Amino acid sequence: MKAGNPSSKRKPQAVRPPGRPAGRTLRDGVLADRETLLTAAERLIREAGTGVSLEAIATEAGVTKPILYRGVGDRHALVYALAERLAQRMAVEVERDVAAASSTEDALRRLVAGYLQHARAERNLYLYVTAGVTGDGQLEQSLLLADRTAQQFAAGIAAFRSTHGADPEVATVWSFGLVGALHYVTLWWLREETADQAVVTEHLTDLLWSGMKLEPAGGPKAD
Amino acid sequence: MKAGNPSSKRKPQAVRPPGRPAGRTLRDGVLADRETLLTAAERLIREAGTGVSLEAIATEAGVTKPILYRGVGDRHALVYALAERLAQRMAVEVERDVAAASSTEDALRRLVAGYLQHARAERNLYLYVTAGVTGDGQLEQSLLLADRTAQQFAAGIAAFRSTHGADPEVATVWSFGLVGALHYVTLWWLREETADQAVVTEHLTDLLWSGMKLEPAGGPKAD
DNA sequence: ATTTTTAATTACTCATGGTAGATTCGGTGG
DNA sequence: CCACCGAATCTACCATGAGTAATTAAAAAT
Repeated sequence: MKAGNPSSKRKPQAVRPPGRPAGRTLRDGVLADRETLLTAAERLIREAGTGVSLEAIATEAGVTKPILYRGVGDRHALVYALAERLAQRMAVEVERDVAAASSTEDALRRLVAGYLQHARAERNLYLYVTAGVTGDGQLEQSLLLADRTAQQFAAGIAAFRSTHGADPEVATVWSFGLVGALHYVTLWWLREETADQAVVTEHLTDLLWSGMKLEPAGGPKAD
Repeated sequence: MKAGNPSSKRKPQAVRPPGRPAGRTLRDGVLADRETLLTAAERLIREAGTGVSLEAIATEAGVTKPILYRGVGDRHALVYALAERLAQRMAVEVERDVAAASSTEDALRRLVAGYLQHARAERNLYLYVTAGVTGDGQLEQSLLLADRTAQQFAAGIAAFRSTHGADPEVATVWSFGLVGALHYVTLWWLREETADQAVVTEHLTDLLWSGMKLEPAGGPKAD
């Protein structure tokens, strides 16, 4: 049509292949919704590891970078969104297991086991999300998954401890401590392929439950 | 040894005079030893934050990038070296406090308090070192400081628990759990400027000592 | 049918990690 | 004494990736 005359083009040096049209093609932003983009990101990270670029993610989603940016924001926002989704899924699955617990200690054990299990199942995604971002928002980033997870614990712990007269801030501290312990043991466990999950679960549960107390009520059961 | 003479710091100019030299000038790799480079890196990170580039670090040290690479290796190696130094310093200071403890629980409390204290004093450096590196060596990186710190705990815990017949792997798991809890609570505390260090210390100590046990020996002491 | 608006692609800028090639200095042999 | 060679260093470059403009085509409006 009218675009056949490039004489007034301002970029004469940029020659693009004749068969490759620039600009708007089909696919009118219909399947570029946030959910689709995030799902594609998860898919690629799962199979290609944590080193994927935003461009690669966009390509995986069948879109280009600006579309990805419009849909989910910058890298920080992407990691945040993925963290929320992963935390949500983990929470649902873990809570289902925890619901069947026979005691509070058993609930903790199921929580630990479920966390380890899910982290390994989603290894790459878990690492991608917890890796954080080096830079300014780093502090925020590191606490991203922790915040999300800790909120859930906080409510439980607060309720759990409310009958004992503890001040509410203890719930927050304990939540982050719990998440940190879980996370670091998980990282170690993901690295050490040899350690048995059941044993690790038992030890970590033991730590969190009875602490370093010299004389636990029932004696140390880890052996 | 470190007859450091940083007063004669030399900044590379962007433009060089016509007959004037690229290539070798004076300074025959004498003050570009590893220690000097690492110290300069620490200095810059402390004052400029965690977002400093390797080029900036090299400039701070009065050298150029290749010299920095020859001295300490790539970014990964730099972070690793800084982590070791920081962990070493923290360990020394904390252990001095712990040595004066009146009981095992008091030792743990002093450990927690010292960790928090030092982390805040070295805030930027602590964040830089614990941030890790996104990419392939990510898992290694995340566990960097943890490894270093956990080894020290492991020995103590192993000895501590050996009289109770626990298997040795429990020491490792507990170490990483302990470090993870410390780290995440520290991150949270560094973000929340409001929380009082003494209170946080008490809560975290409480968690690690008596765990989530329903009935701690003396009731909750967080008041 | 022509113009305007919208939305997508391309292509760029900028910053940074890492490296190679150019360049000079200091010693050593002729 | 002079030239050359090895060693060490600086400049300049490459590669990659985040983020954003400039460009272009399709769809809606007139």
